[in-house]
Amino acid sequence: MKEIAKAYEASQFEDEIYKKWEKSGAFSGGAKANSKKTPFSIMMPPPNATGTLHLGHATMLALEDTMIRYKRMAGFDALWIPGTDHAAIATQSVVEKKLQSEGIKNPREELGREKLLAEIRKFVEKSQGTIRNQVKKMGSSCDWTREKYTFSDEMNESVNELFKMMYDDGLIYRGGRIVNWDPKMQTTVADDEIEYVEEKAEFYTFKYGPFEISTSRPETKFGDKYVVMHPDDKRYKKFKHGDTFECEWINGNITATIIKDKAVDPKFGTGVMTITPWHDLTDFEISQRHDLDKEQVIGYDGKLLEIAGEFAGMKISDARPKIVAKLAEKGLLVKVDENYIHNTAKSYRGQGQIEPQIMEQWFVDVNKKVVDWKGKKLSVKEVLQDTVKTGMINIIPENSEKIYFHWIDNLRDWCISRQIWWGHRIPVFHKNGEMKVSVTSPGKDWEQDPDTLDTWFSSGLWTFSTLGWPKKTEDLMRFTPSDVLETGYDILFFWVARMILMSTYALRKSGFSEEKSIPFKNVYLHGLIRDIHGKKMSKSRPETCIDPLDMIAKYGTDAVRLSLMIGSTPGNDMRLYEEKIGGYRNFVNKIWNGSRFVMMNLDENSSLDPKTFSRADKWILTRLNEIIKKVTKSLDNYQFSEAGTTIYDFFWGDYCDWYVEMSKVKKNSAVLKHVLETSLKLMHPFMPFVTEAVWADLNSTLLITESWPELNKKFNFESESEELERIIEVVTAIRSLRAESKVDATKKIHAIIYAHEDLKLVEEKSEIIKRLANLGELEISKDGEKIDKAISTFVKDIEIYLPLADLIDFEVEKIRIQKEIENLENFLKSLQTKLNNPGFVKNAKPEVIEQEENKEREASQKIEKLKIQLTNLQ
RNA sequence: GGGCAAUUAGCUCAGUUGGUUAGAGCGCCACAUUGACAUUGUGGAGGUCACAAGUUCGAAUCUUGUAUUGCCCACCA
Repeated sequence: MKEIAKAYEASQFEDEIYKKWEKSGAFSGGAKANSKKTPFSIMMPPPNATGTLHLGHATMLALEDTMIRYKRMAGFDALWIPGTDHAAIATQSVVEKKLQSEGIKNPREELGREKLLAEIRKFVEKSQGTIRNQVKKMGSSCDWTREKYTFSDEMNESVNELFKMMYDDGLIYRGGRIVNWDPKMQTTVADDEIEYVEEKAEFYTFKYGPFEISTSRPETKFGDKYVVMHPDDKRYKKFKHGDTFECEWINGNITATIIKDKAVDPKFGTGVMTITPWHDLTDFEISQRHDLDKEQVIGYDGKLLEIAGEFAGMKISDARPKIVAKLAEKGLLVKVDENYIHNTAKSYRGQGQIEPQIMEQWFVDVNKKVVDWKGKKLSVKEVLQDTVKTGMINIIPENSEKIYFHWIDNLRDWCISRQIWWGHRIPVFHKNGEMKVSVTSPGKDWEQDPDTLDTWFSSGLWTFSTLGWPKKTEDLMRFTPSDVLETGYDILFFWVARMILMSTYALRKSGFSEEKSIPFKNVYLHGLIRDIHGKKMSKSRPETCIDPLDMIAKYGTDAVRLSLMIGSTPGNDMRLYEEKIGGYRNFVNKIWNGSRFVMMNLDENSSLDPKTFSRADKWILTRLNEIIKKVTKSLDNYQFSEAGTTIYDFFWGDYCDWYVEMSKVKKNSAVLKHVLETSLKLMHPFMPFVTEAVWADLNSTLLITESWPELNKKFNFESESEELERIIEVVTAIRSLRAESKVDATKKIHAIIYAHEDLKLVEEKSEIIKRLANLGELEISKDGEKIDKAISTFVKDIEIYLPLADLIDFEVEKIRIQKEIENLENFLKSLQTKLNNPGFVKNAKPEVIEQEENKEREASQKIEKLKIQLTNLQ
């Protein structure tokens, strides 16, 4: 006989159970050939191979594992492909910092490309192992035999292949454009990867010929020789477009040209500005429109160039005050506003100050119509819109779709080249000014472009490259499109939209139908996890951070999973705090202890025979059917919080607190076991470890491969349970009465109910009552006599309340019926109004009208019935 | 400036087609506890469902407006 632990120690079970699952092959969905089951697949959003698992990952893993386990039990070939992401900029930045802390001041110069890449590779390999273990810690039932990495050789092949396809289609082009240059990381940064930080800065107004112009960036103004104003601005009517004038400027005289352009806001400042096309997007666009000269002022290293004259070679921060001083000396400084608030652009990754620059970069043209889509040629932008608009892809929560469309409307060409080393190298080769795009190197004397691709370019292929594309593998044919993409709403644009773009383009090109070329059918966006004050958890404030691994060590994986899923609805942020996890740990323990108790009370001879069912048995079985229905429906509708709460309430409130307690008086072992087993199945997707641990003591099979419970029609005893519900109502009334009269006798209320209903049926019970009534006073002082504990407690209450119960019963029933009649009559009235409305009759579908008529009939029948009941009572 | 949301008990949050008396967990108060479980049980207090108007027999739920909070996008020299 095993020693029975008082509490469930998660750490003693979890690793062992995970190994058992892995060994059983349960994770490899659809691995069997010729499977007739319906496929269900999820590609895990790959965590960065840089660090450790955070709460965002934990949430994602918990939700996806719940879906996968549910579908697996429900008879699908459930495939969940795990992987890691090389996260180009983030990883290189981390490793460079690490090397710097080890004394290598400038890793890129000192080590060179190959050696630095080797360092990064070494680092990634190590942290991949860490991530893998942490994913396992969460209980993730993903198929490790199909694990993928965004920077593997196969992935590289897929990326190169796609690049070439897009290039050949003219979708990828090279051009000089304003890009967001990060002088710190020496690379470009995508628009989406920029954060604007509000800063107080000095805002200068200078004299510029006959005008006054304002700027917060005097250091860019050296080359400014165009002065721009709105064409309709009356103040400057006398100046004509194209007019020139001489004026004194920073380094001597210049010739300025007047340009009229609508981009200027006449209400801002003086309504006049000078432009710096090389370092500002708006200015660049103006200069493109009027075909103006563009001059570089700031170098890629963030220092001023020759054009700055005496200031050349200086850093911006050093040069700015000196330039202002010089202009002031010349009498050109009009005023300084020191409280000017403006937004400065910072890199989302490295927090470096962004300096717009014109550079030759690679772009994806989002407006070129090259995709064969439903009989037309569409641009990738149009396909992005169509997939969601037509419901081919369903985004949860629904309102995210609006955000998605809004983003697409503002979408510009996507700059895909990056000047860092860690990442997929652009498959472009150069030889003596010649250029060739090729999947593999065209020859020894060809040199590959030094730039790499934006990490989202390769991540965009994730859903189909993980299945083997461009090879038409069995997996690709079977599992595309995947069923759900589950991720945080913060990367809807970064990633989700790009996957749709890449997948539809690549798979249409490979001959897949429109329906088969989308990356996924559903997108489920979870919210961000915040701390108890609703603040974002950030690494810079470690006290706000909750480490999922610490929590797992302390409370167990199941508790962590539940606390991340319950109370979280799609698209909404959720606050997490340790007490919440502790609460769910208590639930895990409740399952363990409840199950222990049931196991100790099992009777092997008992069988599930409706003839032996007491009312309590019928009630719990009916309830169980309701719960199966509700949990299944919630899971099918991605309502994980709802499903989790439902089963939590049922197991703790109905099963443990009511039914198991009742069974201490009178038990049906078979029902006890049946309900426990079914509950374990229902709970398994949410809390796989504890349910599997308990299951192991009940059965020799593995719970993970058991099938999902179905409704058992034989166990629907609604008419009987209705009666029981009524008794519960009576007892509720007793409770409130007891509170009023302050009778100081509390006992488990379910015992009363049980006795109450059974007293009418079982004569032996009244024997017991009599016996105890003979004792006279039933009030027993705390240190009083010892009487038979097995019966005394509940009988005491019954003795006191039973006479009252009948009275209350009568009154409660009367009020209840009256109220119900009233409600039904109102309901009926509203139905009749609706049915008499000619507009409704004319426009509604016939089946809707029929439905309403049925409702009407049912309601009036019920009213009749209730009225008879009421008369009988009076 | 444009857009998206949120506002329900002291705290954190559910509440999906409008329907009996608005729920849970935590916290608080009282009581119980030789029990499978103090990681427990029972009961209680605590809500003008942000505010206002409207639709309806009936509104936390639908409409409009107001307030507050949060987020996203764009960005002006």
